[in-house]
Amino acid sequence: MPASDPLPFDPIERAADIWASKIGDATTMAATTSVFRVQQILQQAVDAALRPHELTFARYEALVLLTFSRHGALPMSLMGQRLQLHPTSITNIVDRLEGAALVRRTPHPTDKRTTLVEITDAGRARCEEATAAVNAVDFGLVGLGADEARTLFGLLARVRHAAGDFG
Amino acid sequence: MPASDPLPFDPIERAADIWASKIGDATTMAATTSVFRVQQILQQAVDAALRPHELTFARYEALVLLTFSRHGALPMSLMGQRLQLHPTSITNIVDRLEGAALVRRTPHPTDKRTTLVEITDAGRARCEEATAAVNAVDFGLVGLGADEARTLFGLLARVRHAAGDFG
DNA sequence: CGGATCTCAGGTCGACTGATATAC
DNA sequence: CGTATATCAGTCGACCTGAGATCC
Repeated sequence: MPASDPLPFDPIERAADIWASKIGDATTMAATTSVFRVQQILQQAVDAALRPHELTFARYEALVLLTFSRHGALPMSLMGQRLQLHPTSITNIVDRLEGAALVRRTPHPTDKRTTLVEITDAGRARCEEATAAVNAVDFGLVGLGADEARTLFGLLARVRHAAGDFG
Repeated sequence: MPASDPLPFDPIERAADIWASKIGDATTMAATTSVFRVQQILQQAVDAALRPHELTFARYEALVLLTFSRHGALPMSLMGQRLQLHPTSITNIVDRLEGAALVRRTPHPTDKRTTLVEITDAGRARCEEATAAVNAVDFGLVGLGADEARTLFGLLARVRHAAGDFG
């Protein structure tokens, strides 16, 4: 296992202490670095849970979005907006999902520019399995109670809003 | 700019609402998804601020770590522990920094297995420029006051601790 | 010897740029 | 016409696996 032994101290807190003594206020730096590290922790946990189901988190999110839609089908551009992904990333993700027969491309009935992505029965089944898997590990979010998780969501929502994600 | 217009609603909150009505408690899912999205926002902001200085955030972090060390030099393995990076990632990062003459590899005086990474004068200068740049954009962490940023750090520290990052 | 340290080859993944065909 | 949609080609950064050389 390349997962090295845990440090006896918090490396981010230590960096923040030195930063505060040499540069100035370290609050923002510590928070940002923590987001990066926690993202990595969560990503690894979620990807590990999804690997047996041959899904990455990005592809899983796309599947979930489709199951949430009224007719199990959405235009690619709309998926890009909701998942906040680059158009070429959507193309790539749909390519992989279609290759696994979890999704199929169908023409849009009226607008011939757009292609609809429709989830298949196999896609719905895979999505259910995958949801059970990520729920079983609590999306990797360990150490927080429900209230704390809600607080975390609220704080991050403020950042997303201020950054212009939604209005 | 491929940065699409902001949605009129919070896409994560909407997904959480549907999740709650179809699957169950959505607290963890919403928090985890938010971490992913905010990480992306911060990464883009920080990388944009560092691009004129020809640094990525990972390489910048490595530089900062070296300036914080007593003699401006650290073993690669220790850098890996502190920055929580894979050995091959350290090799890659040091390769790039060394290619830009911001860092140099030197042999360890007693242990011939380990190689020390020493920051150069150019590296120190570049690090100062870069620090000014990321500070100028507050590391991309918009929308939060100092108290809120501290709360965020505290919550994320609990996750990192529970995940075994430090003890 | 076992274990640590570093490197290389090769692969995956997502993000991006730039260009293109097609359709509104 | 200009705009929108999706795709393709190619680059990049970060991460990982597996293998190997070197040294403690």
